[in-house]
Amino acid sequence: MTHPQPLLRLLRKLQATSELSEREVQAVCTLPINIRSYPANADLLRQGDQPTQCCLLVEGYLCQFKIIGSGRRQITQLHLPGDVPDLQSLHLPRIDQYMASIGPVVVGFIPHTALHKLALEHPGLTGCLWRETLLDAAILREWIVNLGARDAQGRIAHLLCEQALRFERIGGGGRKGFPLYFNQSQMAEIVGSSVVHVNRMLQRLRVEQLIAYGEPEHNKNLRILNWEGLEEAGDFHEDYLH
Amino acid sequence: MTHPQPLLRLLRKLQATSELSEREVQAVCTLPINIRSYPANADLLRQGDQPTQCCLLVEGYLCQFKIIGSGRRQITQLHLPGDVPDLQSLHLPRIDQYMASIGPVVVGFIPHTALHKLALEHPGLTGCLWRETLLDAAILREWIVNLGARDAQGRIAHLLCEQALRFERIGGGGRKGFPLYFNQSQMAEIVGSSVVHVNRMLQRLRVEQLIAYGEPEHNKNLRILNWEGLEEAGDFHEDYLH
DNA sequence: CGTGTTATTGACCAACATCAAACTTAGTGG
DNA sequence: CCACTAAGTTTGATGTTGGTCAATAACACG
Repeated sequence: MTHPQPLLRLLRKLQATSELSEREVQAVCTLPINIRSYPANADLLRQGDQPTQCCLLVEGYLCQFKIIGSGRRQITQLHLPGDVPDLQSLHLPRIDQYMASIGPVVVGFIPHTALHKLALEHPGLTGCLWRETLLDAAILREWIVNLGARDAQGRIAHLLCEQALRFERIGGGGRKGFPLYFNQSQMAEIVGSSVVHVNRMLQRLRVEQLIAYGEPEHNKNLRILNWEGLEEAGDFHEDYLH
Repeated sequence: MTHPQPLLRLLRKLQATSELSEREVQAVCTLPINIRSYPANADLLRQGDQPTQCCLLVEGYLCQFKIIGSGRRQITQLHLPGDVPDLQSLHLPRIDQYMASIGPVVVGFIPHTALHKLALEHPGLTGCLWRETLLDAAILREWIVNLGARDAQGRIAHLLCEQALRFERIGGGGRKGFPLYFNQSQMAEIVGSSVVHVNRMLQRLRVEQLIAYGEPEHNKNLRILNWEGLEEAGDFHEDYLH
């Protein structure tokens, strides 16, 4: 009821990169979908799961991560509304990482069978969905560069730039700022460093007048005070977001 | 002439994960392909390129990398014979990283048009190729974990385990060892640390009797003396390789 | 107004980078 | 076959980044 047409989110995303025919639009909008809500920090998928459906994020935020032997968590992907985080499960049956909510979420499950049928009947849509997984991969590559080649401050600046532009696409944020939906401890699990250090680097970005955060009057959004400066600090180039 | 049927490499790879019909096998084997050789350290693709063909690696080794503002290089992917490193260009026209040879290579170029036609006429093969890009993405995710959560020794051990198993699949190596086709400076660009430190960590792995390398009598292959030990040192779990 | 979570601070220490040099190996041309 | 060169590997010394531990402060929520 609060989500009259969750599939519109998916449709809009696909249309962002390709023209869809009337027939294809119809096919997407009539996909069977099963809406569900989860509280914060709920595991939606675990390593080894073999789901028979894909998950469309409708409201809220999801992350995917792995846990290594030492118990340390590394977040590998972040997802905003409209994403299908586990689209890969269509062709790789066994899940190799956790998927969990950050804050409360609303998701819609779409059966694999329906998606396979869609792909078979609409080859154009197959390419569209394939492209979505390739866009994810482009972000993964950039994260590798971020973790491997930049220092902590640069990693954080880069992450903030990326999130800003991803919000710009779906609305709700942009180069001026966006809702900071993860906390500093989660940010540390993204950029591969310690909470303490993340905190210090954020403060540095703040002293350098690049960002502002934690302001009750701005509803705790992260504000970007100097976009070009933040880009430079994070050596950020948006081309990888295609 | 020295490569009577380069497409067989691709075929064998696709068949490793899915049954192909006689018709599909025929379709793959009759793909148009244009063989070319390159010397060591040749750039096959640069950021911003918009290729009209995909590249099948027939002989030798390729890597993909990005260069950041400071001039530092970060290798994002490694490719062995049989891989199609730029399969993504089928749906993401603009290349966002460099692709270069490590040592001399032989590659075969397959036009996008032919691959699109193949996908249209053989939906099963579309899924097959899609899966290949998803397998790459699974490795990317694990590299993120490697860079973000493990220390230098662990990162190197993990990398060696991964390469061993990738060689095991295509032949030419395995859990006992494999050809060490990258040097320590390139290894540093993979694991995101300095050459000096890579060197010291390799020595540590050697003292711990996990590996041996640089032995002329073994043709400079990397030898793995203790597979379980190396797995443990790198916190390696092969499931992500599917 | 407690109580648990998150943010912040300081002190100390380990991992790793950087620099510079020596050494080893492989390849090249005479 | 040897001298020469370039590339790669190894070593030592030194400095910096960022981790860990522990305590305090600021919020958020019931």
